[in-house]
Amino acid sequence: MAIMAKSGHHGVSRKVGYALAGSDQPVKEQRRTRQRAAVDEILDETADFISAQDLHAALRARGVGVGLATVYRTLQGLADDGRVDVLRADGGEAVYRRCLREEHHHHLVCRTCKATVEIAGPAVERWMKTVADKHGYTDVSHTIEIFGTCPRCAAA
Amino acid sequence: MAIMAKSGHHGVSRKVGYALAGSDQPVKEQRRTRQRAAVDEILDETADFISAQDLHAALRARGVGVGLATVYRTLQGLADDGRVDVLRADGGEAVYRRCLREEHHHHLVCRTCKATVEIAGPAVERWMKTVADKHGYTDVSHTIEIFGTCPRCAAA
DNA sequence: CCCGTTTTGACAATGGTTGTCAATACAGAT
DNA sequence: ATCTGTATTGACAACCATTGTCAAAACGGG
Repeated sequence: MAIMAKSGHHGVSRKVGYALAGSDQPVKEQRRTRQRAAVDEILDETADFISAQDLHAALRARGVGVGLATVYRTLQGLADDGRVDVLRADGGEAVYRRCLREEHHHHLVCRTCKATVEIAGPAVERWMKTVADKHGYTDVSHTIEIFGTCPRCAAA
Repeated sequence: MAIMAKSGHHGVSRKVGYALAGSDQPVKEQRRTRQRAAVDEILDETADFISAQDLHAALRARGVGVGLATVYRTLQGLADDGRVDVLRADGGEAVYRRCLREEHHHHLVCRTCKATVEIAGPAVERWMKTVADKHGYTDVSHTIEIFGTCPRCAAA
């Protein structure tokens, strides 16, 4: 999967962030504009997560003129509508990817070398739901982060 | 100074990103200084994740003078040494927390009013451990945050 | 085609984080 | 305890992603 940092605008290498788009509110974007269509197009053609800046650059490289602020606004709107997943790359910049309603997973990350293992935990998902229900909470979403030292680093 | 649920999570769910400390070199901090000790102290007394800015403010409030840049550098050093866990809060700011081996409670937070319910989940703790073991990861720690709409807000 | 409303874009403003560099505080040796 | 080479500090500027502003332009229903 690898989202890991592209451009390290910040010196030391930092880590990956993970987050899902969520919620379910109806629509928000109301008008179909050339700019929004353009952003959508790039998103369609891009499998990986892409930052607003990079998306903007991609548009520009393609000869399509769209203001940077507009790209930000569009992406944000899509995120609020749950149409794109958002996560934070190393430097803390937000990166977006068209939402693949696939089942989500969590990560077990090595504190030292950043080696990551994807984890699916249906049991946990269920437990969460149970807990939420017990307290009357609805519309639940969650985040799980597991830190550890991978076997290789533990050996060293 | 609770970080996680703080700002953000307005209406539509945004998310929290996570990130881990990295690097691989042995130790890095070489000298023990008044400033580093102070940062360490705050970290010891703070159970939740705290941002560099907030930590700096805490020091100042305590009458301990430490430069903001120093706080950043110290925290970064600790992160590189794997002595603190780092993750990204909503706004993209980095938040740090002394790495704990065991964690005992999690939070079920209302997206709207921030009402929080503390949750103990021995079953999940066990599951985490199992997963970590299966992949050979040791010295594991984790964070779980559950977001939802509390019954009162759901009614409104 | 008209018109009220939404969107856009260029640019200023924010805010977290890192870079700079002279002054200062460590720690080991003397 | 004093000396001294070097790691560290701090004040402040520099960066950079992101958001706010607001007049001008684009939508789209009537």
